[in-house]
Amino acid sequence: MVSVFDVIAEPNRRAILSLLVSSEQSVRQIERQLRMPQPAVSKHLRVLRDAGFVESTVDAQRRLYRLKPEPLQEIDAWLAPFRRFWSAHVDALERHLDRMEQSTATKRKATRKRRGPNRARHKGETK
Amino acid sequence: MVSVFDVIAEPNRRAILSLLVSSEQSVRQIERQLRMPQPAVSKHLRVLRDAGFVESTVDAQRRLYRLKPEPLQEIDAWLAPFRRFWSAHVDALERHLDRMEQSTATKRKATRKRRGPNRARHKGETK
DNA sequence: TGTTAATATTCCTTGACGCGTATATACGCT
DNA sequence: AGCGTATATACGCGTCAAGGAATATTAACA
Repeated sequence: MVSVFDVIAEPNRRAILSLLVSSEQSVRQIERQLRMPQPAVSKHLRVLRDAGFVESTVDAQRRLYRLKPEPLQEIDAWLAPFRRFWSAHVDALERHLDRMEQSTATKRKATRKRRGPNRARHKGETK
Repeated sequence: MVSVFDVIAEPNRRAILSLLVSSEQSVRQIERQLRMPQPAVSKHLRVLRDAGFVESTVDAQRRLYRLKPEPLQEIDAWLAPFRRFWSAHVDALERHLDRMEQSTATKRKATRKRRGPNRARHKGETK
């Protein structure tokens, strides 16, 4: 398992993380809430712990697992540039929609071709 | 390919997305900047488009690919509860660190056991 | 029309990962 | 000591996706 993104690609692991966001849980508790075989839970927790998403505390025979923020923050950080991108494009989208509702005659998506905005500044553009 | 998380699990796809955040790009441009064989680029773009991460515009023989915000926003939305979690724990961490620097004698992490906070309210805790 | 450039698609192989089953380890309790 | 419970690990299997190489498609242009 190489990156934090691989770790959260697995649906069951995301489910486990979502469970832990409320409070720490034992393996058994996770097992029951997610209706998942115990070895599966343990294995996913192993992956999560190796990647730093969770840490465990020994409580008798139980292990209590709790969230650690760092890897999720890493993902959050990766998203940052894109967040800037889409907030910068909300108004552009609005302008686009404005233009659309006055030229509704064009078929667009049907033929999946030529879709106007912000292309005019390119160099060649043959044809 | 099932979820947006699977899509961004692939490093090359993340690289492509990061490229597109600045401006739209042709396949060739992506191919050169990422030093990646052309079929690979096309295949990853196919996955990205099917998942709604990008859309393409035909420009002569070229196809210009650009970002679409929705899937990334979906990921951002999934992160929201965790963001609340870790911001709620920043101050708890600070208190924790305060406690640490006045009891630096204990070895803690070395034996990977019994690690204090918010456990006192549990029932058994035998030993 | 033939050629070249840009992009997409297909086929094959390989490796990784998740799952299920079985087993191991550790602890508490009687 | 023996048993039950909680958790972890090992092993074999099936699947699926990424990579590489070859080929197909489309458009421009001479």
